[in-house]
Amino acid sequence: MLDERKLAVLRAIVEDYVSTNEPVGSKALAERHNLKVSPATVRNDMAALEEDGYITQPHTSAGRVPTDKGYRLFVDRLSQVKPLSGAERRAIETFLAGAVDLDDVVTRTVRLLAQLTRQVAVVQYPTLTRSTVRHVELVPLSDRRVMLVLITNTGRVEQRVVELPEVVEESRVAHLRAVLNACLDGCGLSTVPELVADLPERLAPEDRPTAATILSVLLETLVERHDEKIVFAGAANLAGADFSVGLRDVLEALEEQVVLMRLLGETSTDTPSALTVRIGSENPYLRGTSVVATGYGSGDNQLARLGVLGPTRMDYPVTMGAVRAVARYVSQILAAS
Amino acid sequence: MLDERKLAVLRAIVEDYVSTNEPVGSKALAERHNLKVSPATVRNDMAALEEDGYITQPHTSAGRVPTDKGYRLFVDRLSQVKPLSGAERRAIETFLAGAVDLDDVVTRTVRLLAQLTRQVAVVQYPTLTRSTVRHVELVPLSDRRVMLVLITNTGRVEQRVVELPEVVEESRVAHLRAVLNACLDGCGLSTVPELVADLPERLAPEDRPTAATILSVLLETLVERHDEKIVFAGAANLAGADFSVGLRDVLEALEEQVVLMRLLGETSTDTPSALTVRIGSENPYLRGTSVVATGYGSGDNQLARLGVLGPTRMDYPVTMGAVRAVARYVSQILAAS
DNA sequence: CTTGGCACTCGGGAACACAGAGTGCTAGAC
DNA sequence: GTCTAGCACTCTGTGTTCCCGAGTGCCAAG
Repeated sequence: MLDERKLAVLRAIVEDYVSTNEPVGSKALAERHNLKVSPATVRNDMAALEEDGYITQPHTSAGRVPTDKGYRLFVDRLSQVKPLSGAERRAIETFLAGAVDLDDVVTRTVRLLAQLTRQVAVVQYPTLTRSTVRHVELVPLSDRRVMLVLITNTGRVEQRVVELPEVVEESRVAHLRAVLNACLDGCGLSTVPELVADLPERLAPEDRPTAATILSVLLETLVERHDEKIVFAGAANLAGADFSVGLRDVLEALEEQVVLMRLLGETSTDTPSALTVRIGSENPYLRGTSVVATGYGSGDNQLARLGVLGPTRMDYPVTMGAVRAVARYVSQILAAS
Repeated sequence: MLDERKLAVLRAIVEDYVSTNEPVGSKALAERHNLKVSPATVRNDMAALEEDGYITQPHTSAGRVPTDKGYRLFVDRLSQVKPLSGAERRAIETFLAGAVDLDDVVTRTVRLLAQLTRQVAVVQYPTLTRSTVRHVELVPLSDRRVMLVLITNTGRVEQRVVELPEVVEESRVAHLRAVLNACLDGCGLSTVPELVADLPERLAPEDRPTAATILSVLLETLVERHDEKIVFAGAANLAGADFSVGLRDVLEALEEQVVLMRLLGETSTDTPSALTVRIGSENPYLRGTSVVATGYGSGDNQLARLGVLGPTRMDYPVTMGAVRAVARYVSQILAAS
């Protein structure tokens, strides 16, 4: 059904359309790509491709435009991920190397990715799941409030103010802190809930309500902040692009953490570093846009996801190359720190 | 030159134009606002106003549109800040009261302001200047790296990884931490530089290089992070609006901290809670947009700025009311915590 | 100073024609 | 059977023209 030449035609259509943003006709196609066949033959192939739903024409007597299905075939079988140039790689490396802490790594990454792809970049903060507790700090703010600070080995810091059920002296806070650190230091975050389960019982009765309050906030922090924080950059790149969905909807989605999270999608557990590409209507949350994403993180410490969002009409090979490269470099940086 | 009626005409033009987004003509004006004069008279006034540069006409034989100068006069002399409705106030209060930490306060504030004004909201993080040190923590990450965590009384947490010039044992880190806390606890952030100036000399010689490194990072943190962090929300509200400058430029400015900072402007030291309004070309950094901003923070603890950015054609009284109200509520919340 | 009247200007929409790109189809060539 | 050339057809987008109406500026009278 789809012989070699028809695939070549589809590839040519996608490439031309992506670069010119205009429906591509049979004549131009036969000329620009040396297909060694006449426009008429190309037209026949086009008719077949349209029959199968890979391309479509905006109106009778206009050129053809790839459908989502067409892009899908292109991405799966007709294109190769395009590696970055040496200059680009060096730029990435030096730019990311300058980061001073986790926040900075994430901020730099998302900006970098936006600039490289000229799309909107989205980066999820590394989750706490695989991290371990480096230190727990309790800082008295007033006699009924303490600040709980949780520092992990990945350099992440979580903070929460805890309202205490009763007035607590500083010495008792210090005691609790010591107990907490003795109990949790170096332990994986995922094991924290079980580790603290029986903690109140091991304390003096008068400390239990306070301890319980603090622990509940601690657990809340672990669960809620788990993998919620997501940042984006490069919204300015949306200005030129045209989506089938309104620009307003895209901007709204970007500011909605939950939607962003869904857009990035789940990391497949078996091949976490594989590139995920969702094209147009394949994406149930924001149609008319495409998302190229991947997991990142060091080795067995698969942490989070990053990617870019753009119009369906996107240069997939280049974008995929950039996303993959950035993910690798960030993973390296994180592994080193 | 500008008698009472001419001012009334200008006010009417601004109000009509803001609500309809269409150049307003003499006839419609004389009807809608009961000016008790004929269109011809209004025309004469309009001619005078145009002569003085308060209004202009897009083309011959079209209605008039306010100029930046016209909006300025309107804001300064012809309008009253419009207070929020009771329902809106209650909504603000409950929404802000749910915040769990400083990050959360800022995030909620910026979203709230964006929603209330239907513009882009911009909020600067409270600066550290007036804050005091609550606690300094040094957490060993490896034998040549420690994490420096600075906790302030406003609930802000700054963290930085410090690369040490030599291998340092944990006990020495603990010692340094104790010294640092003894020295800085409760002190104003602005006094930190002088307080630590002679600190290395008071330590054992072998501790001095390490201490110097850590202190330099600490000072860097204070200076660099001083008042740089700015967040925005409501970019989706830009979708409908039309700026004389391109949408792309606005989005780019929003992602550039430095530009945002300049847009918000300086807090005037004598009346920090005054509303600042910059209209169109008055704003050297991003022409074609208006900014309504104010300082916020509790009492003598004037901390930072917040505001909104929108098209020059903006409902100034309502926007000013919202900005002022939100600033007050946030100040309250911050004072209470 | 205000008002009614009047001639004038100009933008924007409707109607129209037209060139050009692109298509589908069919008949002939390889 | 597959490819090619030719041809008639169908659109969109663009340029032109025309006209309506909103709005103006000016003038003379109240």
